[in-house]
Amino acid sequence: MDKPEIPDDKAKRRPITARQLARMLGVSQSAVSRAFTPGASIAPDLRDRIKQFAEEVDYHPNAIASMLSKSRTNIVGIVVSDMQNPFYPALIEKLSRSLQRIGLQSLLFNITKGSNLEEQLSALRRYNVDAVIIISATILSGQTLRWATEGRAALLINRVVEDADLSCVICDNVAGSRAIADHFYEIGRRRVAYVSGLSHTTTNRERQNAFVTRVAELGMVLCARVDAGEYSYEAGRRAALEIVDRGGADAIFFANDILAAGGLDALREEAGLQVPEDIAVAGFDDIALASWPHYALTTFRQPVDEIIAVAVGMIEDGSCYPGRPITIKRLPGELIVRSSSYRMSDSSK
Amino acid sequence: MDKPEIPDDKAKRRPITARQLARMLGVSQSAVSRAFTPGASIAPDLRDRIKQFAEEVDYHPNAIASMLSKSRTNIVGIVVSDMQNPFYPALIEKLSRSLQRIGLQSLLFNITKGSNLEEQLSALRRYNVDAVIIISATILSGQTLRWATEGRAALLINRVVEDADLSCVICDNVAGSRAIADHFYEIGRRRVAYVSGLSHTTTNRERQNAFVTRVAELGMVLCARVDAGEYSYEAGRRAALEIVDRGGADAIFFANDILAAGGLDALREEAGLQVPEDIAVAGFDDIALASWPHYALTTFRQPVDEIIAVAVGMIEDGSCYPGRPITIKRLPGELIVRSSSYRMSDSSK
DNA sequence: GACGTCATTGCATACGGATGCAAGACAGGG
DNA sequence: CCCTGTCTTGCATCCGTATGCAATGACGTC
Repeated sequence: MDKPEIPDDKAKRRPITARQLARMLGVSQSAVSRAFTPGASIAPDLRDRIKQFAEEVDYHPNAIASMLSKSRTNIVGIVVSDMQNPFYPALIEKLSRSLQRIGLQSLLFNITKGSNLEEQLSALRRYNVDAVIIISATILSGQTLRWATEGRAALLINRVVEDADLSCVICDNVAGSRAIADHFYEIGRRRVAYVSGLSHTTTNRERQNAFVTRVAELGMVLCARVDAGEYSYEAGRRAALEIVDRGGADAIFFANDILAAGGLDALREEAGLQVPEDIAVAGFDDIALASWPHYALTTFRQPVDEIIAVAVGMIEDGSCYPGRPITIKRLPGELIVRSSSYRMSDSSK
Repeated sequence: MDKPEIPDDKAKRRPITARQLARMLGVSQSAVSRAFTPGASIAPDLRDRIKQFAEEVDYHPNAIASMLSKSRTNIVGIVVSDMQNPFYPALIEKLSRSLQRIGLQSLLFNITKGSNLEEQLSALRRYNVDAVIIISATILSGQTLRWATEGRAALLINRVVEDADLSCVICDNVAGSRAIADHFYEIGRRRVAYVSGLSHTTTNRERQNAFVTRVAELGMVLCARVDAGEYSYEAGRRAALEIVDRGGADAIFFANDILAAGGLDALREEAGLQVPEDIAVAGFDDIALASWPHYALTTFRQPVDEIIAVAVGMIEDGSCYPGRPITIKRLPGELIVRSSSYRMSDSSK
């Protein structure tokens, strides 16, 4: 553990410090600090002189030292666990970009089911991140979450954890699932099925309950409800085949797009069914793949940009800092009808 | 910019420090520091006593302060730009996991084509990351790279930049592309086409040159070479249709799997061709989608785990620190034959 | 019993920048 | 010309941990 990982060759010269810069310029270190602090009390021409000279000698303020004295890191910890579903990488990418835009860096915490969470999350505390954004609450208990985020801004995206007193930003799963049910009804389907991913996640529970309820309200028959066990293509495939085996369904709502993709392929290529003629398929999320012509997946689009905007906004304005009342933002999504459920009767070109 | 982002409510009590802990325990702050430093000179029972008490009062060493005094952050900057291709999120996830396993955190730098790179990358220097792993060299010049990584360990994954004096770990694109060419030859194809993503990237150049060269060696005809302009499904789709328009090809090698997926769907569903009977398709990477039954994509599998292992190893043993001779590791991949190019003549079940 | 060795421990200071406070500079008003 | 208020600037200290060095004590040896 104590290898000479950093070779102390001649090449190991430290970067220039504010003090050195100050001495060279005949000013105080405070002046240098102020030159790089927006809004600090310093004469404009002095600031310019310092900044210009800094450029010449390639001085960059040391962020670590700044963190220490300001007790502010400008780092947001992003806790993720399930990167199989393309929805999350896409979300994370946009999120980190938005954070960067307001001067925040993203420190990735990739938690694994197997290993000990405490140890992984203790880094969250030691690194003194300003805020924590949890994108995967799948395997985190409210207690763990409370501990990990204690004393700092925290915020869940796309998950709700009841006993954790955390604010969250989430797509309106209920409206989405009801919209799918309504859509199935409108296109004449009456015998529907639901495929869940991980049945205990809040997203799944919300989607499932809302869908099942609406299906009943509309007088449709729920002829199958399959728990795929995970959010993957393969799981969707198996679930679809199981539903076909049981027979009778004329529409399937998959808890997310990646499941739906697997299901769709299985229905067409393994079960030999026509989609949407024999059976309609819908997913949730509207990931990139959903718009590919091959899938043309009817789905409920999560308002990713809005989710991110709201989340970043909450971090920026401090409304998710401890002590503030927690808020749960449910953002509306949009039903996207494609030919996996309903083929427009237009020219087939 | 100076909003009271961190509310200084009563809730804002600072966490306990090593000094406080020390005072409570009647020992010196050094002792506390040593208790948490593996290999430090301290009596085992004192260490235990301190650690136990620390647990009781919920003391966690402040990593920021530690970074400052050790000039070591245990943070690796990961520079990425193109997250459209699922290959990269998958890579990043595994990479960050591996880094975490040896106590390194991943700070994400998501660079965007449009905005000014200098500003984005200056964070790399200010944050004093111990090492930089660049997964996207697409839009970075050697000069920029040299500047951004100056004085710290740096390493390119899946890219080579000639004028940057950086070590890199990369899949053997040449062997891979030759293997694809050989495979096309073996299955009887003689009129092949190549589809590039971004033509100026080194991966593309390597793959293209190797493929074209091998095609010539084998006496096959290269009847089309299309630059798709980006690595996307849609680009692959367009490229495939263009090749069909020109006519004559009986096999297409796409520079990566996501292009191939788009191409494959277009060939089957828009051009009405049989794959692989009329035209064989191959990609590169072996992303998850390639193994989906619908695509069953013949591809050259990048040895992702090995790439990561080697990269992490180089960071761990310091062999990519400045001053060390740069090394270029080319790791062998594996040709994966699936039915997009060659259908096993087995029972169709 | 004296001395060398080694393991522990504390002291003091370094790491690089931020900031409260006071001093100096300067302008305007009386 | 003095007084007061505003703007700049430097000084000193702080942020929390790491670590070289010296001091202390324990132990073994001859």
